[in-house]
Amino acid sequence: MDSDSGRSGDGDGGVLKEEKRSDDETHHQKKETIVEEPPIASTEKSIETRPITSSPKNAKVDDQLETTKAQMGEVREENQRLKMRLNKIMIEYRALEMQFHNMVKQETEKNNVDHNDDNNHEEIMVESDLVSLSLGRVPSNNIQKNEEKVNKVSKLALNNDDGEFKQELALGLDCKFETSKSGSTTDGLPNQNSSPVNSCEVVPTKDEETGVTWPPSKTLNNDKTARDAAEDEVSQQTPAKKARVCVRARCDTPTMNDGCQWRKYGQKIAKGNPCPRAYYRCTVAPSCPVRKQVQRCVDDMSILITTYEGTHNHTLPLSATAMASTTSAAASMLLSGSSTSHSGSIPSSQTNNNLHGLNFYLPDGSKSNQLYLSNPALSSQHSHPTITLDLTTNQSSNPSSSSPFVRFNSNYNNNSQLPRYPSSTSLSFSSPESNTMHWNSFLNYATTQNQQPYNNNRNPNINNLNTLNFGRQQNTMESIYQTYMQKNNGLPTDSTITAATKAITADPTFQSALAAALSTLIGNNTQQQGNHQNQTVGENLSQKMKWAEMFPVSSSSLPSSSSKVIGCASSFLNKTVPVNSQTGSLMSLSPSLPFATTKSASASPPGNNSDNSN
DNA sequence: CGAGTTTGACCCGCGC
DNA sequence: GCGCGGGTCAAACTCG
Repeated sequence: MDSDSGRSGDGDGGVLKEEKRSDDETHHQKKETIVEEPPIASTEKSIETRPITSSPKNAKVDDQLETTKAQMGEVREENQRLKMRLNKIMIEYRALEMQFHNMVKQETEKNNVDHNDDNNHEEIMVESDLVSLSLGRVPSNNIQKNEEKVNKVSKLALNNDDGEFKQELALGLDCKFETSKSGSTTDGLPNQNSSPVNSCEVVPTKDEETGVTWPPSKTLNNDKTARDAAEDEVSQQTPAKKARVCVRARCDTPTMNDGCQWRKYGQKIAKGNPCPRAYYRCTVAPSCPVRKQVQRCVDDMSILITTYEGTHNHTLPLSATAMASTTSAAASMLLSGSSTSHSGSIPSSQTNNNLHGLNFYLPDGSKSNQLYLSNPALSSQHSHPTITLDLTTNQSSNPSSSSPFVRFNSNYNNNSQLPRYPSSTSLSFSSPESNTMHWNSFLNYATTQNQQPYNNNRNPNINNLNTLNFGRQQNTMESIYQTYMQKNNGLPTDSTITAATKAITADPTFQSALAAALSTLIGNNTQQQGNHQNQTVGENLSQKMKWAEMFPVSSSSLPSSSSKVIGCASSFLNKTVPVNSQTGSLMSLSPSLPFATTKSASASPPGNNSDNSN
């Protein structure tokens, strides 16, 4: 598996380190750029000192000089910004550290006082929570070890000035939590040990997700019916608590055409929604465990909510691979991302930075507490970790200027204090402050990168393009930082959420999916460009290097040739890539295909492709 | 006639 | 323990 290959080597810690490294590299590169530029500048200056002639050649040189100067200035500014950011991160990190220590202290005291004897289980849970704030991977059956881990983590954090490390810690939180839970419920999972560095060695998560290490004896019920046995069989491929990928899209047709064949096996009127919920089962393969639920949004009947559950255990039609890989990757990311969720106290400025320019926000800031996400396995059996891809925003109102942005909602119902259907913890590829660059815009940019330079835009953020901004402008970071500082004063802010989103999006699977989506476009574009490819090799290489920076894990999967891309492409891009349907990993590249109904009406009624164009 | 849909019944987990 | 609600089953029905 892609994600495993990326994770198993280093674990999340490794990933984060890699991320950090890439960050540092980015920083370093900028410095290098600065270092490298003076000679150029000096050369230009030497040219400048020459008598200016009116020849076109000199005019060209002058233009170059001006351009170079401007670029130098931009790079210097960027360097200054990075320095400022680093300082802020340091400050934020220290504040967080203090908060964390206080929390640990308070909770420990509280537990010692309130839960001496009779609430051992609860104590363990609380400890798990606490430990989850430090690092995952330590079985909860040893609280002392957990506390040691906390201390260890704290020390590690103390020894690391980079706020990224804080993020690393955070990324390991729920993984640990999950492991603890798993250990408590299943007497330990065989794979739960991992290298100490791998804060997000999500093997337990992965095992849960794939069900590989869940022998039937470990399932809850002993009285197995044939149906249960089937469920067990299913559980061999899907997690005990299957992750769900919810796709919200405006769709006039009863179902969304995702290219797969579905058979409706039930319909139910769900409470609170007059629209019936339809249950579909994948019929491509008889034993395919994938199911989906289709329901209209109660608030907006034009929005079709399609929830996918499970992973296909068969090869998919080309038209279905995009959605399948997207959902698979999203689900995989979600479960592994559950291990990356954290207390959400990550400096927001990092978000801007470490999300590789991705901009995320949570519409429901009031629910930021949900970012204390823990293992979905802790949740009730009916609660499923859900990731929502929201394709509805700004789609219908202004199609010309808007494009669907992808919102990731991560639902964890494990918190008993939360409502049964808590508002989602949402991640969105869009900035509320600036819609300057939407998802499609970015993708368009990505696809056009090989065609033409973005020289029409002198915006540093774009000129420096390799820093790809998803609808975020530079100054936004400042405001978020301020909000974060407010949080440090006790007020939860969006920075909490963005921090968690960072953790999730830092997950290699997510990155893989994202990179796949992007590289799919690039790949397709490259294919389409054909002859232009050779002309833009340098650009491609440069871009790929940047991709590698931006998606450290997935970038390793990025092929050297644009003709192959990762298969986790989003279906919403109308690009399909054959994938191993179970892993969502790339197998080969196929021409882009729109979602095509294979035959069954259940697959989707004709005209559903409008979903994608919405 | 086979595949898919409809729909009431049933199962199961959760909260009170 | 009971009711509620989500999810699934399966017989009846529809359609090509």
